[in-house]
Parts: sequence; structure tokens; C-alpha cells
Amino acid sequence: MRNLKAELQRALEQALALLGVEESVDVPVQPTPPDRPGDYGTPVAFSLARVLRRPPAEIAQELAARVCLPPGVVGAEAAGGYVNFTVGLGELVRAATEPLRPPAPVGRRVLVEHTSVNPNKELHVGHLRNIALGDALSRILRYAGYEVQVLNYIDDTGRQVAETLFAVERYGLRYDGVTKYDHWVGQAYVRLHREMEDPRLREELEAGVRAVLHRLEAGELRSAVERVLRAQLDTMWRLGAEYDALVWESDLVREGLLQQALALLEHTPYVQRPREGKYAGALVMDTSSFVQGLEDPYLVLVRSDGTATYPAKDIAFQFWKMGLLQGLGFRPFTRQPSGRLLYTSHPEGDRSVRFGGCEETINVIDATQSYPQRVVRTALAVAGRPDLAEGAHHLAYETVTLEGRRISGRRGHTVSVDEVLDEAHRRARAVVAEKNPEHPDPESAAEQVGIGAVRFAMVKTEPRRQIDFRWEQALSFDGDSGPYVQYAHARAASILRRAEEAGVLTEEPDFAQATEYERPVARALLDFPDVVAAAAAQRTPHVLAQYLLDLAAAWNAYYNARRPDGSPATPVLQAPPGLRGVRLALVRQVRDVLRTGLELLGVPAPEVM
RNA sequence: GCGCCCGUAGCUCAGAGGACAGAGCGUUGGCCUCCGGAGCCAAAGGCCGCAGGUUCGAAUCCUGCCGGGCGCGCCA
Repeated sequence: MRNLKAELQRALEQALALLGVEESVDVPVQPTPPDRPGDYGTPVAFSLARVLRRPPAEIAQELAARVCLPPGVVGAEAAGGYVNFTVGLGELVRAATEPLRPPAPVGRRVLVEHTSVNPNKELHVGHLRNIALGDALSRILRYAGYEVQVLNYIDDTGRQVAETLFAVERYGLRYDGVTKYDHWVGQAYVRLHREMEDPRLREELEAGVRAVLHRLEAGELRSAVERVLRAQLDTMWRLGAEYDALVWESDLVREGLLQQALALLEHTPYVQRPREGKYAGALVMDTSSFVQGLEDPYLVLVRSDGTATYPAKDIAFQFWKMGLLQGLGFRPFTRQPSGRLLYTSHPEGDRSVRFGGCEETINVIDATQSYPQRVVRTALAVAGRPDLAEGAHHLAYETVTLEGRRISGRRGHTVSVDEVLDEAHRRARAVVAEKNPEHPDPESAAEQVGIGAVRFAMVKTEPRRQIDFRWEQALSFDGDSGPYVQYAHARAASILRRAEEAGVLTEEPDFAQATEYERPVARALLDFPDVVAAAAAQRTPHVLAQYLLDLAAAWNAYYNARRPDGSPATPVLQAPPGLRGVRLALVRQVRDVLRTGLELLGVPAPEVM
């Protein structure tokens, strides 16, 4: 697609040279507000006023007169201090309908870690936000030209897993074969936590959990963990998320990465092993020169009993991600629904299958983990690699609450992802039956709409805003919703189908016949490349989601446009030859951009719904 | 106490220092003369938390205050 903004920017820079501006100034080019003349404008004259010591309006006048217009731009006029450009209608629509091409590779490797759910219970709505964000961001970065690795961390030596497996053992539970497996083990976990509230049983239960923990660390219970993991993966896949590799915490430890990471830190001036006082016998890191606002800047890496803390393992993982450490083996784990192979770290894995070693990492983890994430970053600097610390990002999203309360897996105050998706499917199924009773495959459409509604709701707001999960909101099918965008897409697809039936699909467009009705849609289409670039640069999918809503709205308005006498203003198939070609090209581009954008968000784009 | 994040319409939210602050939901009133009404058009609704400051220009940047969320364990 032609980049008119960039061309105008260059033209303005040249014009500035003619005006005698030598130093390089930033030349912003922005779309003009609605109901203003022109398509693009610049306020650059304001910032020049000081340099040139002349009033902005005068500078704008002269700029408008002197600027050499790119082809197809038919006018430049000064309005106050602004210079506004009008693009010829035909050229605007032609530019907007040029085939979409993904950006060229940028030659940067970026590693995205997301999901990373404890393998001990079913996924809940809090995880939903993590997966929706992480998956969308991975897709966006990949499209934007990055070489992306998507990792899902399996904390198989954590307390939660130990508690769950211990509970199953203690209660002598046998799988009923009916309940989804992750839900089934999750029940045992909740049951154990109820029992743990009894102080008399505390010690006995604690001993049992510790015993399981040791077996986990020895890798003895891997297949039990794997069974839970596979059930969870079914939910992740149903959401449309896929990964490149699973990294097991036990492998990180067994392969000696933890020891290597500690060795890198140990001899730096920031890491010590105090002989007396509060931290006697432990290995601690002094973070005071990197993190402010801590009462106590010392962070324990290795406890006085010799066991490593969770942050220590996180640090080792981060070091590996950025190539500071090597040594994990990988082998194929399973094939994912799209056919993409999923690898897993494994003691017997192949060391030549290379993951990790990225100069940039994005850890998708909720904002309550900001401090540990900060520590991980700090550790890179402590290890003498402040350059790597620069590339270590934490995508901190705020937590999801449920009816205003914090989600608690232990107390069972949650709604599971499976439950949400089933309900979304049910509601969508009812709407499909009502709106499109002839639908050839209503179940599949309902699934796509349901998933789309849920995922879109999770990514349409800024990550750092807290969201409260509410059914009506997450499962809304109208207004600012996924199905609204999906519907706009299906409507465009439907017109193109009919055009094909009528044999006019490939009609040659005569852009000279374009009308003012096409202008807003064309302008919206031209924004797409910038939006994707912004989403990638800011590492947030919400800008793309907001854009898709705008584009869908512009397209729907176009579709429904009326002449002053009330007759349809923008028929496509009934339009005269030539204009019909223009409109078909526009509709095709609307469909393609909506589809591409939805795919980047991981929202299905059904042709019929 | 210290640190990080958030305060924009009744509610949920957009708004890379630029033009009169925009959507959706809800409310009220309209639109099947077309290709999908999960749609469209219109109305009503604002001290952009408060007070200063920087700037030609501030919802946006800075400072202070107020309100809300989160974090600060030899837990994970």
C-alpha cells in the first residue's frame, strides 16, 4: 500500500530546505480531523515560528506555495498555521486498494514468553488475558518482520503442582474419565487447601507436600504433570494460541543452568554470602543500586538450607533466553491444530535445536509480578550485561477481577476458561440460529464468534488497565466487540461472493469515477500499516483492536450511506461499470485488512456467520 | 512508610504536545427503494480527579495534593 504520509513528510522536508531551515526538524504529518478540508495536514509551521521569527500563518502560506506535491496530491492550502493536503479522490482510492504486503524482515530475534500456567488446575479468566495478549503480540511481531520464538514455561517443580499431586495421592482419587482432566486434578487441589486450614493437620500435610516436591525435582513425576499439561493445552489451542516450545523448570535445574547463573552472579560485588545477621548462610543479591523504594534491598537467591528461590530460577531462565547461558535440549512434543510442531525441553533432547539466544525478550506476566521481573532485569546488569537488560521487557498487564473481587484458585473464586468458552459458544449459537437460520455450519460459526468475542474483549483495552470480568461485557456481540468486526468482514466477503457469482469480480476499476463516499473508507485503509507498526513498537495489541473497530465502522457507514433523497448511495454490484470495479476493489481491501487484522489478534474471521 | 500503575460522558473505554475531546453500552427518536439490521442515522449527556507550572498550543509533559489498585518474605 502506498505510504502517502511518508511521501508528504519528505516533500515537506525538502520545502523546508528551500525556506532556509537548515537544522533537521521533526515534521509531523497527521490525518486532518473530520469536517476539515484536506486529508493530511501538518502543524510544523508552529514549531518553525520561533526558529524563523515569523508568524506561523505566514510560514504555512509559504510552505503551501513552495511544497512540491507528490503525484496524486492535488492541493496544499494553509489554514491558520496548518498546511493541509488534499489527495485526489481517484489516487486516494487507488492507493488504498493496492495489495497488502507484510513488512520486510527486520532481522531481529525476539522471544515472547506467555501463558506459563502452573500445571495443576484448569485455566481461569485471569489466564485468558495473558494468553490473548501474548498470542496477539506474538502474531503482530511476526507480521511486523521480527523472528519470533513463543515459549510457554512449565513450572513443574513448584509448590502448587506438588500440592495437587499430593492431594490426588492422599485422597486415593481415581480419574473418572469424564471430567476434563485439568479440572479434575484442580478439585483435589482445592480440597487439600480446605483441609490445610486445619492447624492440626498442617505439619502432616506439609511433610507430604515436601516429599512430592523432592520427587518432582528429581523428574520422577513428569508424566503426571504432562497429563495435566496436555489437558490445559487443549484449552489454549481452542483459544487459537500455539507455541514454539515448552520449557520445563526441572530441565533448567537438571541441565545445570541454575548453577551456571548463580556462578555468573556469585563473584560480582553485588552478590554476597553473609556470615551473620538476618541472612546468615544464604546467598543474597544487593539490588539497591538498581531498584528504588525497597525497605530491604537484599534478595535471597539461595536459602541457607541450600535450596534455590523462585527468582533464582527465573534469572537462570532469563539468562538462557538471552544467550548468556546455553545447554537445553529440545525434542518434538506434539503437533498443534494448525500443523505447527510444538517442541519441549527434555533431558534427552537434541541440543542443536536452538531456542533462546534472543537480544530481545518480552515476558507477558501480570503487574503483580513487576518486582520479580525487575529483579530479573537487574540480574542481567549485575552479571555485567546492561546491554541485555535494555532488551528485557516485561509486558505488565493489570489483573482481571471477577465481580470486583480478586480471583483465587485456592478458594475456588474463579471462572474457568472452558466454562467461558462454552457459554460464549452457546450464546453465539443462539444468535446464529436467529440471524442466519440457513447457515451451513452453525456450530463452527458459533465457535468462531464465541472465541472472537472473548479474545477481542481481552485485547481491546490497554494492558495496564485493570479489567473486571463480566459476562455481558466479555460476551457482547454488538458495539465495540469482536463480532462487530467479524460481521463487517463477513458482510464484505458476502458482497464479493455475489460479485463472483455475477461474474464481475475481476472488473477493471476506473478510479476516475470514485465518489466522495469512498474517501473515508480509503483513508481508514491507508492507516493500517502504521497501526501495525505502532502495535509492534509499543508492544500492545489494543491499538490494532481499536483500529479495526474504526475501520469496520467506516465500512458499515459506507455500506449504509444514503443520498439526500433517501436512496442508497453506494451500491456495489448495481454500480455502473468502472465505478463497480472501484467499489469491488475497495470492498476486497476492506475484507483483506479486516481479515489480516483479526488474524493478528487471534480472532477468527469467518466468511459467513 | 517507600515504589509502580490508574482517575476522560450515568457505566465500560479510545485519545504517540496540535485543529471545536471521541466510541460503545444505556436513554430518546428515526432508517428494509441495494449487495447480511450482529448494521446505519440523529439527539441528549464533559470543571478530561484538584491546584500550580512548562509551551505559540496540555486530556497528553513536570511538581504537589486527593481518590483507587498493586508491590515491598530464606512463599511461589
